[in-house]
Amino acid sequence: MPLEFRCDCPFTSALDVLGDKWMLVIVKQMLVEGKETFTDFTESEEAIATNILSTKLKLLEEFGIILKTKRPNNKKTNLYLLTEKGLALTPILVELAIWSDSNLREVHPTIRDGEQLEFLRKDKAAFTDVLINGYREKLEETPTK
Amino acid sequence: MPLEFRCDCPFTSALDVLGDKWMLVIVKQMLVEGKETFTDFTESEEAIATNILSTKLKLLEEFGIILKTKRPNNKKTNLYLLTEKGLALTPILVELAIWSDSNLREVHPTIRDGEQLEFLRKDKAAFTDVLINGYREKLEETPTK
DNA sequence: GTTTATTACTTTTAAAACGCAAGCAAAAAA
DNA sequence: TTTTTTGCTTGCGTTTTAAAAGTAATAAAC
Repeated sequence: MPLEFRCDCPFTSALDVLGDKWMLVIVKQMLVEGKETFTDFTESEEAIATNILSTKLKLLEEFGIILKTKRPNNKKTNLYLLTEKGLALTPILVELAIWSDSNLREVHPTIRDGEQLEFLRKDKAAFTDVLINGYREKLEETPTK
Repeated sequence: MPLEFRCDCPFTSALDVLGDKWMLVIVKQMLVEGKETFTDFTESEEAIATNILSTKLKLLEEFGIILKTKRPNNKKTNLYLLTEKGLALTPILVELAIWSDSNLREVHPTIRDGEQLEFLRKDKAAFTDVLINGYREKLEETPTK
């Protein structure tokens, strides 16, 4: 099913792809939490339903944001990995977290705080780099078929 | 209706509020296109339905992202204006546009290009500042009830 | 070979989005 | 002052999307 773009606006077009409850959450789980298999995702605290997970993984793959592969020694478990196009979403995720941190605590007091957030507040660019480079290293250490 | 947050993750919580087809599009229309009345929004190229617009404006107001007011001399037309919390969304919108610009053109060739995008590519921080300061000036020139 | 776990798809049910049109109050026009 | 237009808001029926649960396929373990 070919996605329909609402118009030619770059802002809106990004939201045509990413503007829903799950797409960026899945990317976050891969980038920040190191999730990479189907069950990894189903065990997340966000508790995504398996059918929706299936659909969204397919969509992400279609857009070239993730890549579906396997480990050389395991023919069963699929591996889902971020592509460069997916890694390029990091700044968006970072800005979302910053906005939450400073604007959502009054309506959501139990929102997480700690070392990571402190680092993010102190040096956004470094935080972004750590995420991206950390993931790139992981990719190099991951043999795929 | 009180919004349910899925969990305590700052990334996910931002998406609980903003992760849908419309919330950030409406903010963009205000920030980038200067829209401020109900009919302004309905006349947008994204063509939002009136009932959804009504719902989303109410939601945005509930979260303190926008503010609903009137001009002193007009009791009919509502004015919708971004608050500081809303203006703080600018970096997110900017990152979305950057990602579109460099990752969406292959699947969406007619995506807009031009002076604005060139400026954005050249100096992201300056682009962001222009948007925010431009909107702040407009606010000062706008007398409200 | 049989069992079990993992992954993915399908079906069913519920919620949200949408298009359309009616309703209402304020403002502008006649 | 009456009428018409403007600016929203609301309600209803349809379509789309999400959630829950159950089914199928595959491969690993026994």
